Amino acid sequence: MPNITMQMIAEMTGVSLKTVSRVVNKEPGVSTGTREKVEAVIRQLDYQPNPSARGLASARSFLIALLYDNPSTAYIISLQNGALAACREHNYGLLIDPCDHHDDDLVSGVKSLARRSRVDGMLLTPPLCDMDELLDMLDERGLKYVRISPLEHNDRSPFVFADEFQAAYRMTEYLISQGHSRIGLITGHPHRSGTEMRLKGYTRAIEDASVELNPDLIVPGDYTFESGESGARKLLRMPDRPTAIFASNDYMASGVLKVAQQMKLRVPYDLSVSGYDDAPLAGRLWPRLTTVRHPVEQVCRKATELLIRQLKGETATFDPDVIHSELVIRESTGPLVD
Amino acid sequence: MPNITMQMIAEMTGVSLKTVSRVVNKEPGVSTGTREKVEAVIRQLDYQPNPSARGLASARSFLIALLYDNPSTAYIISLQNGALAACREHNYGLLIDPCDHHDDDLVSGVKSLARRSRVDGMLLTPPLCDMDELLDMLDERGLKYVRISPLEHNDRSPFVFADEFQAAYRMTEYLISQGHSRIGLITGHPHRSGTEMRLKGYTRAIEDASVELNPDLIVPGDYTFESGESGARKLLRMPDRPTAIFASNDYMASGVLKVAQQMKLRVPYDLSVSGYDDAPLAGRLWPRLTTVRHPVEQVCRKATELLIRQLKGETATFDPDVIHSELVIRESTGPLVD
DNA sequence: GCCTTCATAGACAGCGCTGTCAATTCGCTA
DNA sequence: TAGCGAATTGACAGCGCTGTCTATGAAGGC
Repeated sequence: MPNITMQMIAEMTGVSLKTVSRVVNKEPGVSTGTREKVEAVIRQLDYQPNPSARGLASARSFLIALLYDNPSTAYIISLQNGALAACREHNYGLLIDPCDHHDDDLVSGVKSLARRSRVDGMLLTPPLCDMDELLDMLDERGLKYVRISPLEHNDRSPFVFADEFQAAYRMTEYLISQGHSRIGLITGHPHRSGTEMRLKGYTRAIEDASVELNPDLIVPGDYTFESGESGARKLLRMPDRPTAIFASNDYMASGVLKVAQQMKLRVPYDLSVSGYDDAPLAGRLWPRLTTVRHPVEQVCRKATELLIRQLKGETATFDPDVIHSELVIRESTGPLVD
Repeated sequence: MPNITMQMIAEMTGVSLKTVSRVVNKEPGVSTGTREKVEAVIRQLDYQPNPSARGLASARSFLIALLYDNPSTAYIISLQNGALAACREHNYGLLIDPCDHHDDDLVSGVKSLARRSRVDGMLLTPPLCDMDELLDMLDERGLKYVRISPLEHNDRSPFVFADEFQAAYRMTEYLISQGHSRIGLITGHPHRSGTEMRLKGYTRAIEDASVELNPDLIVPGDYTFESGESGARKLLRMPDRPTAIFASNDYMASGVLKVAQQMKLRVPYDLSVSGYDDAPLAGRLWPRLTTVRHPVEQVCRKATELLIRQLKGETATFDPDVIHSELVIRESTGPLVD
């Protein structure tokens, strides 16, 4: 069984090769009658165009690359699923590429990937999306890319992000509504996107509620379990210890839970704990974590759609889509009891 | 800056296009002198062959697909990393494809993926690697594939797996060496590979140690956190409860930990708990889990290498590589205390 | 010294599609 | 009814590479 080619479709339909090509690519300039006739034969034979031939003739690969450098497997999988959903819809292939942003050869490595695989565009995730040298190289090579949750929301190139400020604001607001006024915050890694927005959401909510903003209640973390532990120790050893701790991600929150357990504090009676991200872990801990569902998948999907739209030459709507997050209230938080 | 082509290399070197092609593809029949001359120019210009043109001319895509259907993100990432390592080395591209093995259209979905993307081969992971209809379709289409940890170690097609029997045997042996004789086992999902090997490793170790094999101590699980919980409850409510529980994976083990905590059992003093897989979670729980480091990444890497070797027409060594696992002893297990 | 043999190199014809541009047809208008 | 622009359609030349087959030259046998 030889593979089906456009030529075969053309012969069967009685039109030219080029017309079939037009139908397949949904190009304008084909009459409705012809289009339907061709489409019928295509469906009947289940014809699929040959990507190599398409790529060779059109100097495109219909491939995009997803670059990431992140220790969280759940985060990566969410990214991938979002990108894949968009790719499938638009018939693009997705190449994944784990990087190491500490690697001195990162830029040349990505460059070589681009040259080897001939991808049409790239999706850059944190922290790669904030590396200027990398962006410079891509610009220079004329490679299209979309940044996901970059630190700087500048207009150097399109990007997509989630409303982490608002989400952190609402989480803090919720804790306040539960009667808490001494709310500790363990911040995220200083150079990661999100960290600042989450911090700002917290401080703004505190201020808006006219609760006293005590800087001692804000302790630094770096998104690791261990930093959650040490942050919790610092906070819980304070003479006037907080009654709630908002950790900037779920790993740190689970570190808080561990320390609380060791200190015989009952969660949520003695201490409310909330996280951020809604990592799979969050629902498996005991008690289950109150957290923010970070819509990573949707963000990446939007980003991919934006990239593909650009590749197709459609006017890039330079309106950075903001994706909304959702509070997930579980058993690790509760009302203040005296 | 136009792209560099073989033609350009040929002109610069003063040889024919075909000779450059031979050098690039490491084909024989080129004298050392010519080869070096061509290679020098290739390096100098940093020439990269055009995959589309290669693919079109040779009717290959140099792409392989990794199919998976598994809820564990850490597992998937390990698979991907293993496959990527091998792909990078051999200059293949990797397309990932999450599937749903409950989907009635799975086979046609994969078929359509194969036709659309023109991948040269596929990597099948559990449980997809055990779906006969899927294998039938691939055989029919002449698509090469390698199975990863299949249930049946038959010779229908190449496969790679880890020595889970031996690993479970050694874990059980270790628990016995710590003085435990009433060792509960929570088994894995009945239709998953590994489950049976882990069970057999346990029973054989018990028998070999001349400990009485009590069938009541073997309770069914399905690799979920919840099944770990219910399994633990069943075991720990027995009048003569086990002093150690070996859960067939880390999620279930963490369920056991939760129940132990709720029942005020101190781990490992009152109860030793061990898991399997060495999932990231295992090192983050408290106490940290004793477990088996399941070499998923190496297994997938081997599988990918095997697949690529087949695609290159090298005689497929039909020697299913067995990858060895390692015990990771942490704080969740300890000697029996009276 | 002539012919065979092998190792090396090149010529050439596509692979299946798209971009360009020319040809044809159609629907109207005057 | 001829004439004109717009809408359709098709012819053709590659895209950059590989497979096949042929040409060349050197080495070796008689």
